[in-house]
Amino acid sequence: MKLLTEERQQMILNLLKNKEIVKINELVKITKASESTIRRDLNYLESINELKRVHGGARLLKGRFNEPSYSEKQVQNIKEKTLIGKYAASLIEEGDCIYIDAGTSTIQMIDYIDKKDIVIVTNGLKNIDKISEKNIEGYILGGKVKKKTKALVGSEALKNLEKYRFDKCFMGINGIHLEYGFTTPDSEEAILKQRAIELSKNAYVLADESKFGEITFVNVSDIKKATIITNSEPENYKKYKNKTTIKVVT
Amino acid sequence: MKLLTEERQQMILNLLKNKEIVKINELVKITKASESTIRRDLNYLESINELKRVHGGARLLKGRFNEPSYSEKQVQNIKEKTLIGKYAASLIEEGDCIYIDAGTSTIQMIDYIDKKDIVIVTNGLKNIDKISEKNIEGYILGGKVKKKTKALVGSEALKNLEKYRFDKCFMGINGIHLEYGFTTPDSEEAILKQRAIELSKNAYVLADESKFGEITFVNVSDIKKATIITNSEPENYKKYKNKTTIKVVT
DNA sequence: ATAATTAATGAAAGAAAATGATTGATTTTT
DNA sequence: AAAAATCAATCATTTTCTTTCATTAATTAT
Repeated sequence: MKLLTEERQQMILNLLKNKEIVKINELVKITKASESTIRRDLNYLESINELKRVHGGARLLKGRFNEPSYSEKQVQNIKEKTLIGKYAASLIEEGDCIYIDAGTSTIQMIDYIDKKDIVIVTNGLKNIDKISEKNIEGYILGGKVKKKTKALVGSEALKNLEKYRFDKCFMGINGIHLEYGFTTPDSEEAILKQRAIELSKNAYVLADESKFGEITFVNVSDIKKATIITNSEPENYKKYKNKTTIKVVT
Repeated sequence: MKLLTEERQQMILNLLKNKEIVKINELVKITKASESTIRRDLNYLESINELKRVHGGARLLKGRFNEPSYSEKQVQNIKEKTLIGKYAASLIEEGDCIYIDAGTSTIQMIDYIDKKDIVIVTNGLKNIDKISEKNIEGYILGGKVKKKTKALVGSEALKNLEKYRFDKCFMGINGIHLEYGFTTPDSEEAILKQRAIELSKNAYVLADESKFGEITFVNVSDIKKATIITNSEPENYKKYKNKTTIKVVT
């Protein structure tokens, strides 16, 4: 499908709104237009005061309402989560089929996804908003909606999950423990997480440092089943390293 | 079936309302008119300020590069929609299992639901927010998320829908016509609407007066399959009354 | 009803716009 | 200073646009 000029420019602006700054290369990949065309678009959009041209790409105009939304602001450890999210997003490759778990850690990564030809499945209603804003093909599991977290849980969602197979999944978790593995407080969520990990070729758990050593109610899986992405070396780093793959981003 | 000039132009506008931007090629395919004719239509529609011509197609007027957000769109005909929504909500009885279609008409009714012991299934992501805010047990269909309307469409959603049976369903619609029945511009949405109506003991279509006499792209069902709830007597009121149940709330 | 008139349509040709590739200049990084 | 990346400018190609004209459909007058 070929995009209309206007569509492409709209897309660039949407992307910019999410990312603050975009590189020309990214835009070329995402829009599948040539470099020349993207340059022309950026120059035009700058001329009508919709963005600021910078070497290698473009930036959002300052003073535009680009403050993070309420819900994002309320997230704790936002810096760490952003860092983790950026790295997680970089793991995604063109053509991938991805599962992104509901949660405050995982939602951060969506902003930093720069691939276009991917499919994302999620159980988080909050996630799907961001996903579709980015013009990525998004699927949501069906079933009962858990009021507090705006996530899908339970058998209905589980059944829906079964239809998919993933290249990668990115999970949030409440506790990580050498012996007790990944744990979460809600058993209905736990089953879903467990199954998503099983259905993925590669599983990643996004967890800031505060999650290490914690044990919550229900076991999701052993820590060796997923790569842990975190922001600083936890206590017993070496022991974790022996048992599983753990990536520290700084 | 050959279309009248005016019908074709109305169709273009309806399509545009849902898609934000349309390509000439698409319009040629859909309307089966020639490129020349479509061009003429677009030029005319632009001249009467109904759309903005862009290279390769046309775009909704609205703010140039500021997307009309969902909440803004919601404001159209709000008084009528509120009135209709209030009445629709009053039809719900304790213990009911309800389907509420995605859309700006149907979402209004959620505010006015005063029963608690009910279950609501919907394909609208926006709907589910309101539903869970009200502490009502909410289910959402799974599947592909349509970017523009934040609604679930397609075969996946259809399969999910099949699991349920409803006491009542409340549907939005784009066109109501004595002969062409209920119509909507998106064929993937149409199938879903169609099936939801079939799965319900009682079906209601929520439509303000502007929908009468309109024909959009895809047929959903005959008008006798659902009770129409509207805010004022349409032209040919008696003819409608002969063919179906129609409730006018004032 | 039939003929004359007007409006709507589709096809085609040349003009205009958008695009992608290339080249050499400029900027940034090493 | 050299290498790499980004840039503006240019040109050939593709796509879309405007204009024109012949044909068909609808309307009006006879």
